[in-house]
Amino acid sequence: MPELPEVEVTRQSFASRIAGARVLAMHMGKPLRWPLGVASASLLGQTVLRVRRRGKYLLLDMDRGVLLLHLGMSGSLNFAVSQPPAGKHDHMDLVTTLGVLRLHDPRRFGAAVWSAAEDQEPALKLLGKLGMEPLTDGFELKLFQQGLKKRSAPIKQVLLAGDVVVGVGNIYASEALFFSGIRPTVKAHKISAPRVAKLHAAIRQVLSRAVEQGGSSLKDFVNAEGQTGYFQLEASVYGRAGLPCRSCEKPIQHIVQGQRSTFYCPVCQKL
DNA sequence: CCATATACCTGGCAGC
DNA sequence: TGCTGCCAGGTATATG
Repeated sequence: MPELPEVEVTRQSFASRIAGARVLAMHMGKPLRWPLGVASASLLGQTVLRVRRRGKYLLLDMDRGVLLLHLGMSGSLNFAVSQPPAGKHDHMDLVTTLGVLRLHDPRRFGAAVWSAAEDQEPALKLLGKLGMEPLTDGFELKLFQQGLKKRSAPIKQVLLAGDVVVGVGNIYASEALFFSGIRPTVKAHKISAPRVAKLHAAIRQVLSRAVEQGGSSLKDFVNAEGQTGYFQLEASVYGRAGLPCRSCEKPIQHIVQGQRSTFYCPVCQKL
């Protein structure tokens, strides 16, 4: 379900409400992508200090470690004072003094993983190779240029890989490349400096706008308050194969790169 | 080191 | 109505 904006909107929707909560119980359902890694009982009595985000991971800082949550392709979180009985696709309940944080994830590509510290295993393995955060000052143009210079893979796939910049998923990759006029198939290191600058700005703009709009792109996105119905940001190219480009009217093209769908305008995205 | 393919799992939808 | 095949927001891991 989520690219960076959806994860960030989810974080914002419950971070302040869960802060200070003490864990009363932890229930795990069907297996997720990885096991929790500790007995769920070991979380009892710990306090949720705050909720951060790194890439598409959410980090719940607690007294004796950090609980990493990932929403995979189909996950969503809900935080409420009480929850109805767990349904078929509810695979984690973190019961606290302030409410129950529930992970709903039909495809179970998501995960809840305990780590004693962010710089120890297993957190280190999951977070250690992540690229720059696109919505922070650390996302410097110069560093972005250096990152792309080392890569000969198509730019679309380099963006998705997440080791140069995090958070750009399959939808926003196509969108950002459209706004910067770059063809998704171009090798990353062959993009001119001015184009890289455009892409850098486009990534920030597309992601931050989506965050402002409450997590735009996904049909069935809900934040942790259960609010849906945002969905205001219309895609420029994603999912629009054959439809007229919003800028030049020519039909949007659909191709497959690394087993993922890519959409672009053959006229507006020359190189 | 880098690029690419594979695997994980379920549900929705188009087509017959 | 029901079946089949294809598609879907991610990413660690294996393979070349």
